[in-house]
Amino acid sequence: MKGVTKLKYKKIPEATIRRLSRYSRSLEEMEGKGEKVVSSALLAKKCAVNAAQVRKDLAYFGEFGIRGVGYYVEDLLNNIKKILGSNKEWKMAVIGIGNLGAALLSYKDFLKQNYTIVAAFDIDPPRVIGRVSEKLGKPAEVIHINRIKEVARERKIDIGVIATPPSEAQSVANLLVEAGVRGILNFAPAQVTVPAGFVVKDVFFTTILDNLAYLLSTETGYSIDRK
Amino acid sequence: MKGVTKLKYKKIPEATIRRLSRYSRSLEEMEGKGEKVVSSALLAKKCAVNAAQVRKDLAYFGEFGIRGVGYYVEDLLNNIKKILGSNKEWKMAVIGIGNLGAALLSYKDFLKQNYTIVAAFDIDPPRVIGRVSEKLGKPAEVIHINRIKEVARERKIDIGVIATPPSEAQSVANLLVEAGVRGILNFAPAQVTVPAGFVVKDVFFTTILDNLAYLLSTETGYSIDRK
DNA sequence: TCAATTTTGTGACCCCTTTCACAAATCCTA
DNA sequence: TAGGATTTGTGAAAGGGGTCACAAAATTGA
Repeated sequence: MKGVTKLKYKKIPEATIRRLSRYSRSLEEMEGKGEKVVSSALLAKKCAVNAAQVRKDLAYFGEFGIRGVGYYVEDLLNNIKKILGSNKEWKMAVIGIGNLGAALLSYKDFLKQNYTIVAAFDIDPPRVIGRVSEKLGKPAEVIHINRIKEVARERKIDIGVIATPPSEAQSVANLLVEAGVRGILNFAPAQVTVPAGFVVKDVFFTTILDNLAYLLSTETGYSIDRK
Repeated sequence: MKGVTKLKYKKIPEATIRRLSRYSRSLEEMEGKGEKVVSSALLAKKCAVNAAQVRKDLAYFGEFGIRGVGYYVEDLLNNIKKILGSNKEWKMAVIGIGNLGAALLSYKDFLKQNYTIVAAFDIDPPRVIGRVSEKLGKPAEVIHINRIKEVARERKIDIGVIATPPSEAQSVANLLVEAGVRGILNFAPAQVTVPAGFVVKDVFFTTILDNLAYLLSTETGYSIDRK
């Protein structure tokens, strides 16, 4: 068994993956500036982490640097993208076109290019189409949730974005699972569980704000969050 | 020195604060259902964590339970809110009214009641007012960024939400610091640094999506994120 | 009142992540 | 070609957070 597939030998910390994403962003910036080589020390500084941390993170996946030199920006960036899977095109669907869902649709061009929203679902399309069209500036297509299985297959949806009220989150997740959508980004502040093989990531604005509020309430002062 | 101020003796893990926010949400639900008492085991189950974890988290701040009984829902909820600072009214300002900023404004009623958006800033208000009004359905007030210092003081703004392009993030952060706004919620995918006494929390959609993509790319399968 | 039951609070252990420190590898210059 | 400088990759140490297991405290029922 050669070192073909990563992650068979060690489990990669979530934190490492988060940092890789950060490195990726920094590297893109550097690449844009035409910089060819970067040291772990410089990359670390740009990302506000420890230099050894940078090297350890990368070491999980291979040897990408040259001793005495550093890392080739372009090469490292490509490798990180390969690791993260962000070289692939990911197709998303937003479910629940209320304020949040509509906001996400209009925000879509802010997302990195390899993530695209290819469908919008709601339980009552006629009711919400006006709102979305207003935002998008054209007659919008909002599909009834009961067609999600068929549409998910047709459009090869990878990620479902739950933007419904919390009470509906679990049943929407169930539909996504049934439809074979393996990734779920959950904006509804509710516990969602899925079977093995599926992945849920929560984005709870209230939790983030509560965190901020806590830090502001304490006299602790200085804190830059890197989560 | 009595046990007046928390956190003088131990540093509280970020993860603990995140979980407190989660407990808070569960407790609110229980309170709504009229439940009077809850055990660490039940609360843990609702929040998908270990029961000992719940007790440890709470133990950082005091003794809120009764052995052999459990925790009084209302009492515990109040205590957690006090700890998090989420019993206070927090006033926010959104800076940068592009797609994202406008989306956040229209999303504002989704936020928990104790967080309210009280101002919107942009470098070119006339240009963006149309867009915001369209979303909010009324003539919107967007203030020029150069008035932020004065307005922040008048309206007692606690938290600044950076929704500008990444290139402007740091300079907006500098303005917020100057204006004495201690909390920053940063949606712009860029490194932002602030002096001691100020707090930055990042919300990078690309990082979250990269994480999801990574998990989907690996054969690891099962994973429910609790970050 | 006392024994059985429940459930908290917490010390001790364990594991994982981060940091440190240095050998190994490469470059550069003379 | 050799010596000095730089920077990676990594074993070892340190630090932190999570889990376990149990004593302490409260309740219940006889």
